[in-house]
Amino acid sequence: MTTAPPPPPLRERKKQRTRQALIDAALALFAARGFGGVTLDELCDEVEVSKRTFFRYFGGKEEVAMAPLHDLWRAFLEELETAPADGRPLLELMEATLLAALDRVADEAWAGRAALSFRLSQETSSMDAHNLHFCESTLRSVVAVLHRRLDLPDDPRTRLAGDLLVAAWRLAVEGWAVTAAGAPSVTDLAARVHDAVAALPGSLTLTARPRPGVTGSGPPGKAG
Amino acid sequence: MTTAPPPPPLRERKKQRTRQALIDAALALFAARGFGGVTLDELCDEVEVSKRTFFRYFGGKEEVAMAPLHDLWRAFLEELETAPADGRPLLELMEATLLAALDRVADEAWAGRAALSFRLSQETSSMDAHNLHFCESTLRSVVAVLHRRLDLPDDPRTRLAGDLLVAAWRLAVEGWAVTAAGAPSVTDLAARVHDAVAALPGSLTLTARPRPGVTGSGPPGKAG
DNA sequence: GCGCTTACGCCACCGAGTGGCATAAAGTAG
DNA sequence: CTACTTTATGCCACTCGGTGGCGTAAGCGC
Repeated sequence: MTTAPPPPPLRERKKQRTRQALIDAALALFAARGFGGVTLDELCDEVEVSKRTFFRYFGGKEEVAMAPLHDLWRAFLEELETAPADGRPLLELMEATLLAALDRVADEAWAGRAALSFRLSQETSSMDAHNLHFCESTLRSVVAVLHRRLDLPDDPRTRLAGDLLVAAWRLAVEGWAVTAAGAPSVTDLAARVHDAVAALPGSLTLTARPRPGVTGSGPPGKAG
Repeated sequence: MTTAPPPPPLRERKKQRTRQALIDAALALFAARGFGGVTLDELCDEVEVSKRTFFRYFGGKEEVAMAPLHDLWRAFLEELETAPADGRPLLELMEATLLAALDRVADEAWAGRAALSFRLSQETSSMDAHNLHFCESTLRSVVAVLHRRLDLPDDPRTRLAGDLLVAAWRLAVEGWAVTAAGAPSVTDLAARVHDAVAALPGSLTLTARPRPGVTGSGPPGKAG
């Protein structure tokens, strides 16, 4: 019987509550006064937790602010373990898996937090750097899983495909986080991810003629 | 007579010497004891410069270590201003421009420093994060220049193409920095960049069958 | 030589992040 | 309910990256 509601070691609940409290408080404070305008001491004071404890939950100031995005990628990695691997192109597989992960972890509250996280990361270089690094390092695990589950050649195209997904993801979220300032919708985000991935082939072959009359450098005088 | 060697404001020379001394000392120290094993005070002491002065040259500890790579991208941006923009695909244009920038800034000494920088960044998350962020932020300028000089649509494919280039670049340097530990050759790097860009289309369509016998979840029990 | 600008050094300070140790709370056995 | 173990937390002191302010010396034009 799975009816026995798994008694999550009462202890563990407090930890998760503390963790979530830190995330929520951090996002609220950062949104109000900016990432750099809030000290860890303030944040810890708000949640009534010692700074020492904060660092037992998060690796740094940036990490707590990026937690929602991190959770999604963790889910992505999990989904990847069980994703059906028929003969689809890798990129398609990864897109579908990402969408599945999104569907699993993303409720309405998540959407709000995630959009806020991303907006914050756009105005805070250390957060953006942290985020990029996290994606890239997660990508390593992704490639590892892929190689374990699939019969892939050793060439670097697998890794490249992962970078493509990350690029599309970032593009999608960037648009989403802006427009979704008021009411971020997970459905909208999913659609944007799909569109961004679909735009990838076109970006490879995109060709443009030089602007009429503009041959070299110099002020372009506001493209008409 | 252009033989009059342009007297660079004697003042400026000292600045550039100090800057380069900081870079060289930093790379040497980091290579010897690791990024985290060297304090700024030590570095400044080595170059006989005050810590205050260090921060007038570099934005942080990571920046001095990534200087060689940064210089290349700065050159890339400059080259992009005058790059011939015939009807080639964007990606091809960017690749050629990157190669041109490489040819301009990269001498033998640069190759050694750059390879060291990149190797360092691979074992130091804060450096890698910084590097990624720098690429991404440079990419913004690249897209801006492209839109100014070329008649490009407003859709996000331009940006995507830039991300593709960055992905290929990172892949190329990654391989190069490892093998070129002893004798990093610029020619080799250029070839790797070309190969990586050439591999992009294939990564889009890369397809793989599931591993024979591995169908879904469950501990793979050490695939053997 | 004499001012003017510019870069530098010094010092004091803030805030992020870490290690060590004592302690209180959760869980376990009697 | 008590006693004992485990583990998360709090507190404290400390290191180090990074910044602001101000005095001063080194270019540099006159």
